[in-house]
Amino acid sequence: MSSFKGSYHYTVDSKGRINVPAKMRKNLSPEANSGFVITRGFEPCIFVYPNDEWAKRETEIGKLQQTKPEDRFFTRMLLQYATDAELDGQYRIALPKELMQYANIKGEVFILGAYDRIEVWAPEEFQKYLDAQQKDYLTVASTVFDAANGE
Amino acid sequence: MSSFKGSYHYTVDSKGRINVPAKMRKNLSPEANSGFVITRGFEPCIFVYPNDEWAKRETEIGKLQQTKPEDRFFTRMLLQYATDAELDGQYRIALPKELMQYANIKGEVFILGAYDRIEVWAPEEFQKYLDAQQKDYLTVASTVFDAANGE
DNA sequence: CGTTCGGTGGGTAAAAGTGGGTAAAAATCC
DNA sequence: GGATTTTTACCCACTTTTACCCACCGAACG
Repeated sequence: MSSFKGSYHYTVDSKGRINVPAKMRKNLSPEANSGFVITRGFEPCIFVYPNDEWAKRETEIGKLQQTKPEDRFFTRMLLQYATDAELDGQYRIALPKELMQYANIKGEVFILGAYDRIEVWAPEEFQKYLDAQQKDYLTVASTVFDAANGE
Repeated sequence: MSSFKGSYHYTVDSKGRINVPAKMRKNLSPEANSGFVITRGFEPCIFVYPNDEWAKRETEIGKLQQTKPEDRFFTRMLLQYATDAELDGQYRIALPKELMQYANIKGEVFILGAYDRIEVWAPEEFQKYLDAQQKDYLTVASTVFDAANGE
């Protein structure tokens, strides 16, 4: 099971490629087999799922009730923009142009490990996202860490 | 289960490495396997969790529902600053540059055993922290010990 | 008084991140 | 359908960072 963590400031080259951080590569399950599914994030960012994690998302989608409007919306958001991608010889993946546009990504990216997926943000967009939040690191961390100690 | 205690005044070398105190190494669980997760502290300091302790936090993160905006925010906050680290042949770990900056660590560190984690402070920052506390040690201690005695 | 252990320093080979040329493949256009 | 352009994939090259190794010194210990 992959569990991605950490954040990195990397560059996007002229061909729209980004390096997958070495530490994240080490967390890939062997069954993911260096294959990914890239799709649109819920926020203005790009989600990158290794194949094995994506398989779980598809299972979840299968359980949704397609008669419900919100379930149909969720399904479309995830599937409409989904594309397969593979690492090249230098451990990079190419980001689809439409998604780069959607996420407002130009020359630099903020790569974020988010448990079951890797997120790719334009640095400014991530900052905007943070600014829009009411809670800060201390609040969030306290809640979850207390739970880890059985409280 | 690891239980770290004690405090040490050590140096950070030019490559950003610190020695993990020998007494703390002896307290490591075998299942931690000399692996750590380094992350941001609540105060301006660095938290170092052995793998087995970090796993508890990660279990809590796994319970979050990634379809909920707030849970996604929690996930991002908690994982953004976390990175894996391993002891080198001399029982040292490398501190990430960003966290050193956050904790204001230059050439020397104050290493503190804090039960389930190891804390790394800039000596001046720890002093500042102490000075800023309204309650003195005796007040805190009596509160905690009284609670432990069920009063 | 030699030997081990714990802390510190640093050289060097390997890995990681970045850039770009070129040929195959795909899409587009007479 | 065939030619042209665009896109994609694969390869090679360079620079920086990291990891691994060896080495030193002082303190503790037998």
